[in-house]
Amino acid sequence: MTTPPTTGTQAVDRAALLVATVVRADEPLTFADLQAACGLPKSTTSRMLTALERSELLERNDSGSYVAGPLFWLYATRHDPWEELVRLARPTMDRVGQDTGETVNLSVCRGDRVVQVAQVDSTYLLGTRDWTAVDVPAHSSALGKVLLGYGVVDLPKGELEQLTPYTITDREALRRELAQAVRRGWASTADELEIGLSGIAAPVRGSGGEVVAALGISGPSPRLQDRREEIGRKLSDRAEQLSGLLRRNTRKEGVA
Amino acid sequence: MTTPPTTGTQAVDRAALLVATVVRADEPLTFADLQAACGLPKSTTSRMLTALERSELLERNDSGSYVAGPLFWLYATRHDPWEELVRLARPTMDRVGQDTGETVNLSVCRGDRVVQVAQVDSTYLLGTRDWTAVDVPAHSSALGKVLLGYGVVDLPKGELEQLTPYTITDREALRRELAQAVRRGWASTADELEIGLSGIAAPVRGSGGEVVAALGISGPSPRLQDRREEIGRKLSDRAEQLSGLLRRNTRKEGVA
DNA sequence: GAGTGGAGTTCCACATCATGGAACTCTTCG
DNA sequence: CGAAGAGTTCCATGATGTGGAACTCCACTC
Repeated sequence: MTTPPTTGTQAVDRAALLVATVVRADEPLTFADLQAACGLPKSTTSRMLTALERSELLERNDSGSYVAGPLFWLYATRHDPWEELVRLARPTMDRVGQDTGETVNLSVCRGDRVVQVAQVDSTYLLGTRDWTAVDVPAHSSALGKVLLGYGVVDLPKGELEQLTPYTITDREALRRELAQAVRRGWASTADELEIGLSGIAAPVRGSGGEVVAALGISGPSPRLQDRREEIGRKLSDRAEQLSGLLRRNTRKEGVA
Repeated sequence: MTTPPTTGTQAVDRAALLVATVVRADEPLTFADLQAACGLPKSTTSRMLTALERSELLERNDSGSYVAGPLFWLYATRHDPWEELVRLARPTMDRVGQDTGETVNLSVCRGDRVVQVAQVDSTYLLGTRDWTAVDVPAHSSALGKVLLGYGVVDLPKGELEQLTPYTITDREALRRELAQAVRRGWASTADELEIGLSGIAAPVRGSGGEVVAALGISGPSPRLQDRREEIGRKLSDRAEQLSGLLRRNTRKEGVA
């Protein structure tokens, strides 16, 4: 890491390093943070940051820290990063829908939230409704538990929200629950998000083997009560099939 | 535009120009495209593109053309560009829901598609269902007509899909319809997407005055039939209020 | 299979352009 | 009011990026 084995690109490399540092950090970085992280002299850092800001690759927030610039925002308005995932997952989700008759969901982590990116509706009259983009605390849904268990999302700082008397709010109890879920390959909830609502979910792995999403179903607790094990295993299988698909079809790299 | 009034940043500026060109183009650009677009000598272009690729700011697709690199993708997985819009729009949408009782939707353009980014459900039993992220031809929905009318999305190349006998598939007729919608400030559809389904929508403007989204309702045609005018004007008002909010709250720049 | 042209990479002498230490300018805080 | 911190500007220096030309690698064509 002394001198890159390349030539004629010092300035560009350094500039790119600054941009990459900001984007990967995913939180505003101050001038000093950046200077330290990249190990560049003050004057160089200053000159480059100014140029990058002018070019819209970076931008300063109200407090003067650097964040990803308008070009990144523009890119995000035009590209759905989960498009491919959803496309590849659709057949699997349909099959799960046929298997169980329940509402099927695919969740990923966006920032520090769990979001639903695709859904197949229940065939029953009584079913979970438009779930997409609903913001639900991770520790209270099966999908969330999967993503938590594999470290795709982190628990929020403060108290864990108690949504029903059954919501697990004790961090230690939750840790055990998550560990178990990881061990057996699927997670479940019963009445923890809403009385009467149960969910079961399993991890989906990306091309690098890292967990990128959770595949799950949800429905009325009475209907799922006795099929937990069976559905859990089924989901786990289906999720693994999907993971196989992704391994073959996805772009080279995963998430940082 | 002869010489930028800045100094000591030629390399970075040029590199940034290459990246910006690729991101804004939003389609794979060949080496030659880039060289031409940026007016740089071959050797410089080559050296820089190699460096940018190494830094993950750019990436080459299968056919060797350049596209936005992994850093952009990473950013997109973490940030929802419509988060702010949805947050600001929520109260307005709720109000529209109360006004009309119908399903309320907020749509934007992602790439060349119209996507729903937020929804308030109908209070009626008979209502439009989970609509979010459903892919519907722009010319057959009111929301789509608004975005088409203001040039936020473009019509697809080939034949316009005929979904019902009432779908407008004649480009000239559609052009007139869109012009009228723009003139009066709202668009509507009746049985053009699905028999029995009607929709009404109005444009929402961003901080720069450009149309960035469409606010609309949809419901059974019989229920909307006679209230078209009234709801259209109401929606237009609400959308304008929302636009006012955005003007004050949104980041400096809009869309390219 | 030699011949041609287009597309992109590598080379290298040159001087332009980025470099970074130091001086300078604002703020902030004691 | 003085001192320290944070960031910008200056400028002499030479390392670094530059770009024309030569070169390589295809993909076609006759």
